[in-house]
Amino acid sequence: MAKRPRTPYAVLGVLSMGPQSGYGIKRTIEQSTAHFWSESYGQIYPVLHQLEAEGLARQKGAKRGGRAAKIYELTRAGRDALKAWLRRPVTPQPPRLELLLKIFFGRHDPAAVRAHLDRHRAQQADLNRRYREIERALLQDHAGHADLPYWLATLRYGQRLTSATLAWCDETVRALDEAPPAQQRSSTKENER
Amino acid sequence: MAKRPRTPYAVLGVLSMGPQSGYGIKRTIEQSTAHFWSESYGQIYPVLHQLEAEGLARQKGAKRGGRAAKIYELTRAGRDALKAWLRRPVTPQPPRLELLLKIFFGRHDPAAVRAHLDRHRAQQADLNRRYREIERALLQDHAGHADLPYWLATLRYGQRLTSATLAWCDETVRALDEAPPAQQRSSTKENER
DNA sequence: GCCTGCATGTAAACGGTTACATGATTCG
DNA sequence: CGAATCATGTAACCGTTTACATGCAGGC
Repeated sequence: MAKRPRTPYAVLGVLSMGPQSGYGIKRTIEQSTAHFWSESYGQIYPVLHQLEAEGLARQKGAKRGGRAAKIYELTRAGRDALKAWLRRPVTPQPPRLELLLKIFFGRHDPAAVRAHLDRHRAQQADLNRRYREIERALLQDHAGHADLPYWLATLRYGQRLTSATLAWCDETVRALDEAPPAQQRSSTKENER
Repeated sequence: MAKRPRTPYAVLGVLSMGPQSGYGIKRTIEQSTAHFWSESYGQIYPVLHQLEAEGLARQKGAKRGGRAAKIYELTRAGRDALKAWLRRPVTPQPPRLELLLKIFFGRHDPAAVRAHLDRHRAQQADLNRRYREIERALLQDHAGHADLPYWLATLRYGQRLTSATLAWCDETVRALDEAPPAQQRSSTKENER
């Protein structure tokens, strides 16, 4: 069971918001879904050709302003493919969180753990602030937009997660401060050497 | 700037808990870090050879019971490499969350969004329950273990995150129920056709 | 005799990022 | 004229997963 690519659907999705060039698709993704989805040109351009070959998108003409841009739009089949994907259940992918891996083995260097926690807290606080700004901008510029409730939902996800992470950082710093710092005997088997 | 592999450090880390075979390393990872880190045999065995070639791990002998197992242990250099990695700051990798991508484009099928939310909620509730069990087992079997505070920290991370996700699911279901369901005019440019 | 668990390993495919090559237009 | 921006595209590389091949030992 091979993992199948989701990039085509991301592209289809952006195209469903209106005709776009490959370059524009990249820009749109960067400006809207960046905190939970990103794509590179190395993916977008080949996928665009592939989508065209499959009849899911077609070239609509070119636009000027800088180099000539190929503008793509969804076909009927493309819209159907997007909707079919939208209904398909998501298979959860176990993440790989290097931070947690370092903390898991953190007993070898408690000071390093503390540094990771501090850095992570700062990063997440930053992210949280950025989310708040995005929220303000979204509410202001797109009030009444039919997509807004869905866009807001993804934003709230980020907010909930960063807030929880902040609380976790604080809790963990506290817990590790209180925990007996020196070496203790293992209550299980003695594996250390 | 190429992304450098972290698998060697995961292996080094497991080895720091005691000598292991490749098979055992896989089992250990599955039983302890599975919810934030996983490895496949296709990674572990080559990495073990590579680690040996670099002098970071060495074969300690073989064990019987089924097929003969090659037991590896850390060298002094291996322990140093692990500690150096432990201190290195984590570069945050933007995740790819298919769920959020589907919700972002969810206006095309509000019912599908609701289904995703329900499924996700159930999965996260399940995970949360599993975490609680793990916590009980950890507290019981490893009380006083020097690694325990760090292991618990990674567990709390999972608990905080699933709890936040649960709250987000509920909030989002509510918000989308209340939001005007029918099509509305866009307050920005009219991109729909 | 067969299944299960323990165990090692490799080849191929795959998704994805990075780096590079190229080129047109507009503006200071 | 040069820089920035808009724009398309590809080749190489990389980490990772999946599938497959192989084989020993113990218990039913």
